[in-house]
Amino acid sequence: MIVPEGYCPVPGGALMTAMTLTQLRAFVAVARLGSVKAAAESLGVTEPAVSGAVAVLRREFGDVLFIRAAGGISLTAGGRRLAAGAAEIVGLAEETRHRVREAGAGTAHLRVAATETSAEQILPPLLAAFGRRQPDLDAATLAAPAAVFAELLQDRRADVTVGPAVTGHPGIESIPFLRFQLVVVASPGYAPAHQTRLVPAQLARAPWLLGPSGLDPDTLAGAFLTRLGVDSARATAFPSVTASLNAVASGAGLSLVFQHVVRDELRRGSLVALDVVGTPVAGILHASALKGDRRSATAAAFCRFVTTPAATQALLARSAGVPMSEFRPAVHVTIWS
Amino acid sequence: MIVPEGYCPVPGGALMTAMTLTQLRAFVAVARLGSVKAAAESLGVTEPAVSGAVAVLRREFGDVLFIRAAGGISLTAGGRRLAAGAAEIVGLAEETRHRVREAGAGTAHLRVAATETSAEQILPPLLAAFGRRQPDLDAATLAAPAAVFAELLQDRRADVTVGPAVTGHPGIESIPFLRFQLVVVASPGYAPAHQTRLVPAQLARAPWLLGPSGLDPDTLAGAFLTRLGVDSARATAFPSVTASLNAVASGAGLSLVFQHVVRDELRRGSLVALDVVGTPVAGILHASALKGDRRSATAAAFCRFVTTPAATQALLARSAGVPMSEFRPAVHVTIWS
DNA sequence: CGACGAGTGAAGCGTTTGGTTAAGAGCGCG
DNA sequence: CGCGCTCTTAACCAAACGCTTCACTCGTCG
Repeated sequence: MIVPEGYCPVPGGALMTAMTLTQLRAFVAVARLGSVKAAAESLGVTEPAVSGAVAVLRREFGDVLFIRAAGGISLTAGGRRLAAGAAEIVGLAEETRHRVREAGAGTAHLRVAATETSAEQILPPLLAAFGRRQPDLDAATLAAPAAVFAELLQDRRADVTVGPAVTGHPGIESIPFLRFQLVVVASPGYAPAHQTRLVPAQLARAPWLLGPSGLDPDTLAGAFLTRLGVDSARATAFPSVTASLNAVASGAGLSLVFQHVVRDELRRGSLVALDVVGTPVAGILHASALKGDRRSATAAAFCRFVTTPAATQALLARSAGVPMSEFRPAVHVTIWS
Repeated sequence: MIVPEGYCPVPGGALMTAMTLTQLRAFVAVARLGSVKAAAESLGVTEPAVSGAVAVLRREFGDVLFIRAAGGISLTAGGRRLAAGAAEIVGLAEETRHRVREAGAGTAHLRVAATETSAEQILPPLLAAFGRRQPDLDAATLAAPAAVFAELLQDRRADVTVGPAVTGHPGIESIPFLRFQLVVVASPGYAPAHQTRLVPAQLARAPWLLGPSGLDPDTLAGAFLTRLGVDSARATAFPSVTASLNAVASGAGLSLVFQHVVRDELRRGSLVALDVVGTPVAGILHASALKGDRRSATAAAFCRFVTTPAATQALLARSAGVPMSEFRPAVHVTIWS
C-alpha cells in the first residue's frame, strides 16, 4: 500500500472526526421518545441506523448513556448531560441554518454584549432609542463578563460591546460615550451611615448586596470592591441590580451603583450616598466594535449613535421600561473555557 | 449495478448529511482569525482543507459568507449569522463532550426551568435552601415560557420545572407545593387608586408595568391580564419584575404580582393593593418532573424537598439574595420552533 | 514587470458515515 | 414454554468527509 508522504488522517488534536450532528440527532430522538424504534420511525430510518449511531456515542464516551426501564428508558448521569447538550446543539444548528438562509432580508441585526449592570440599566433605554432611529431593528442583548468582550467580538458572537473599554486588541476600537460616577449607597437607617468619613477597613466587612456581576474585576465597580477587600464569600448576590438596591433600601446592607440610576431615590431620601474614601468613582462607558470593514453596518450606526445627544438623553431619563412588544430578555453568555 | 431493494440514502428530509461540525469549526477559525491560512495553521491542517470546508458551506447556503478586505475579511450578513451560530455550536459541542466525560463525578446536577417570575422571585431562595440539604449541588436556572415546560422535560433540557402545572402529558407528574395570591399594586399616589371597586374596562387601558414574561398566557398572571384586555402594545416591559415594581412605586402605573413578595411594601405603604374585581387571583405553584425511573435522583430529591416546611419557610422569608459564591444567573431558554 | 503570498481547484486517497438487510439476543407476557 | 416485540450485532455498500499534494489564479508590493 502506497501512502502519500505527509498523509495523516486524524493526526490527533486537529480537525478530528467525533460526535457528528447526525449521531446527536439520533440520540436526542431516542432520549425524547423513549425507544430506539420510535426514534427510528420519527427520523424516517431503520432501527439499526439509530442503534448504530448511539453505539458510536456509547463507545466514544465509555458510558451506556441509557438503559431500558419500565415504559421507556432511564438515562445515566452522562446520558442526561448528553441529551441536554445534544438537544441544544441540534436545535441551535437548525436555527442557525434557518437564520443564515433568512439573512439579508431587510431587518438589521445587532447583538450587543454588555456587563450585567449595563445590560440591565443602560441598554434597555439605549436600544429603545436606537430602535426609533433604525426602524426594523432586531436587537439582542448578551450579558457577559467584561473579560470576554474581545473574544466575543472576534468570534462574531457579538457585534458591539458596552461597558469598559476593550484594550490591547489592535482590531478593536472603543468609543467613550458616557461619563458615570459610582457611589456607595445605604438605607437612611443603616447604622454606620452619616457618621464621619468611612475608611476601607470598616467597609471590607460590611454586608455588600450586589447584582449578578457585582464583583467582576474587569469593571470599575468590581475592581473598587475587590481593592476594598470584598470577596464572593462576603457579598450577597441578587438576581438583578434593582433587586439588590431594594434590599439596600430596606436596610440590609450596602451597594455600589451608578449615581444617575439612583438619582431619584437619593433626592427622595429612600437611599443615601455614603461618604467613602475614593468615592464617587468616576469612569467612562465605552462602546466597542471591530474596526473598519469588519464591522457590520448596523454596528457602525450604533457606534455613531451612542455619542449623539439623543442617546445621552435617553440614558439619563432613566426609564428602564420599554414597550413590551419590542422587549427581548438579555441572554447570558456561556463562556467556553 | 445492483442496488438493495429499499435502499435510499438521503431520502429527502430524514437523517441527511449537511453542515458537519468540522466545517463549522473551520469557518469559525476563518472568521475569527481573518484568513484561511491562519485558520489552517491554527487547526493544524493545510489550507485547501479549510478552503474546502468553507466552500461546502458556501454552496449549501448560496452565500459567499465573507470576502477579503483590508487586513482581514469582511463577513456578509449571512456570514455574520453563521459565524455567531457556529461559534456557539462548536463551543457547546466541546463543552458537552467535556461534561459528559465528567459525569458521575460526585456533584449532583439539577437544571430547573421556571417562568421568568418564578426564576427571579421563587427559585433563588428555594435553590439556596435545597443546596443546604444537598451539599455539592450544581444547580442551574432556566427561564422559559410555561408553554414549553413539557418539551423541556421530555428533551431533558431541564430536570424539573417550577410554575404552572404541566398537564396533558402522561409521562410528567406535577406536584403542587405553594399557594399564592396575585394582587394588583400601584403607588399610593396613583390617581385611580383607593376609589371605588375597579372594573375591567378601567384597567384594560391602564399603564401596566411588567417583568419580562408579564403576559405569558400560560401563567395565571398572564391569563388574567389577557382576559382583562391588556396586550403587548399597551404594556411596558422591564428587565426584571423587581424593576417593574420600582417603577410602579414611583407612580408610573400598575402591576400584578405575588402578594407575599410585596408584603413588606404593602405594610410599609410604599405600594398599595387595588381593589379589583377578580383579585386576589389565587393559584398554586407546581414542581413538575418526569415520572419514575426517568427522573434523576436529584430531581426526585428536589420534588420531595419543595413540599417540606423548610422550603415553604425559605420562600416566605422573602430574601431574594444568595451568597455570591453560590450564585449563577438564570439562563434564558431559546425555543427552537 | 516579476515575484511572492494567499486562496481556490483538481485529483486522489483512506476512513467514516449513514444507511441498508438479515439474523440473533433479551425480555415480558399470555 | 413459546411468542412477539425491541434492541443489538454482523455483513455490506455507496457516498461523503477529511485529508493530502500539486497546479493555477489573482492581488499586491517591491
